[in-house]
Amino acid sequence: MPRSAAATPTGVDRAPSAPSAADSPPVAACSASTKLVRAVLRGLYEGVYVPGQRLVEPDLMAQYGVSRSTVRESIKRLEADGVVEVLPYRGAQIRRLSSQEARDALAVVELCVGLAARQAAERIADGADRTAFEDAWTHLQGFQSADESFEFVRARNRFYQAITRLSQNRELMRIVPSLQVHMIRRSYKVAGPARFASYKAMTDAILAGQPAAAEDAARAHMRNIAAAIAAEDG
Amino acid sequence: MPRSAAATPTGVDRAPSAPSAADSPPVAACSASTKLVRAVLRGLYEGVYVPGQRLVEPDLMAQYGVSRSTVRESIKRLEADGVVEVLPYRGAQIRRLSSQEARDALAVVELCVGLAARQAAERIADGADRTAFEDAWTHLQGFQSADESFEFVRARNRFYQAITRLSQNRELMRIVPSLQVHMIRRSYKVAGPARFASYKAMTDAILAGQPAAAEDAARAHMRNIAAAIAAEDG
DNA sequence: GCTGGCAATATCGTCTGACGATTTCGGTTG
DNA sequence: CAACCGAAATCGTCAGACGATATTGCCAGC
Repeated sequence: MPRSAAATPTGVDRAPSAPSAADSPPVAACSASTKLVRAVLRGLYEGVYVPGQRLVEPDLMAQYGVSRSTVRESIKRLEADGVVEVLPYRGAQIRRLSSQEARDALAVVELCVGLAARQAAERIADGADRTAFEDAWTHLQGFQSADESFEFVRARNRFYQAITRLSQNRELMRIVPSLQVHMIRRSYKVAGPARFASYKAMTDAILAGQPAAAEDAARAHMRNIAAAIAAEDG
Repeated sequence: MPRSAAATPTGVDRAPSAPSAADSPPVAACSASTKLVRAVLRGLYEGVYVPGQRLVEPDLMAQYGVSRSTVRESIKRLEADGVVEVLPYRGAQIRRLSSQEARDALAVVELCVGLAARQAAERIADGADRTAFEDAWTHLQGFQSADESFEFVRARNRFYQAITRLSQNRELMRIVPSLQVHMIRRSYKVAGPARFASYKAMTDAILAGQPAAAEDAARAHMRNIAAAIAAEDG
């Protein structure tokens, strides 16, 4: 038995198989390494990859039918986004977040999303185009009653991305995506209706062009999530 | 004339030669791609690479004597740190920051360093080991009268890194280095003595274990830098 | 003379195969 | 049973190759 079995405290190791190696419609028309990154991310959402699991280059080559160059490039990107951590000569593994690390990450997210919401509201007040953000919000609302799913998480990411874009702060555009990753497998248990009230308060303040209210709403939302995590397994 | 001459608005293109391809004493004992990343960073400090300049893979291979795998891996890391931006089929170039982008970046840095300073002060109050941070501060003070140099910038980075480590917030440890990069070629003109007073206020508050004061001092410092940049070329 | 199209070139994205370095695992020995 | 040692697994890097894409320079036509 090669590189398997209980390499980690939780006994997590390789996945039995790849999750949808060939993605269906919307995930085409981009480079192979990008597709691999998205496939791994999707696998994360779907539970095929769990924290602590190792990503072994030969396995990924076989599962996704790409060369080692592509695999290594994808792993580098996943590392940059904080999805995996790479140890020299020991490969990559899905990053494991302790509840303390999750709270730390949320503290940073709170600041960054708060800033994004504030600046987005400022741009709205300046007369910036609001349609993209409104679309993202409408789309997110479609999942109000649905289960936590890959599609919901994507809608949520797009919602935050729309806020960040609206803020026109390129540094936030660079950083926020790497922060969202931590919210994939956390905050499952946050009450659905209450959460959407939170989103709505944020959205209303931004669209009303009220920077202070938007920042407050965004930060309150993140604090709620942090509190939920702390209550769940802190 | 291949890929040269005025590929960018400022007419910036390839460098004539590499800056110290073989680094002297302290920068050894690590992977080739890490060395290349540091070499490029050093070149940035030294002005060998300037914003907008293209990083062409064959050139880097020749200048640093490494293979394309290593070059590409290094470029990916530089991209993740926001040092270069990569366009599909058009290679990487040193990121060019408009004064607006610099202000945006500083706004994010202000929040993150503020959080780091606050949490660092909390850890000090909890009795955490302060020697590493004190060492970094002592080392930074050695450059109080010196010119802005590569060594000073390194000392400053270590100072911020020490604060971040002290905060024990792993998300900040991950993000702050990628934010520091933007401060390489900015804020040259910030008055030396005033700047050190700023550093001292931050340090004193952290070592005194006063979270609120530490955060305020850190954020005030960053706002001063942002104001200096705005005055310089805003 | 200038503009549009086309071929040549430069560069990138990816693939294949290889070798040494380092870690990890399993069996042997005292 | 612990320490040691060799084999396997895996990673870091190198070399060379091919098609894909962007850029450039040239030529024809207006």
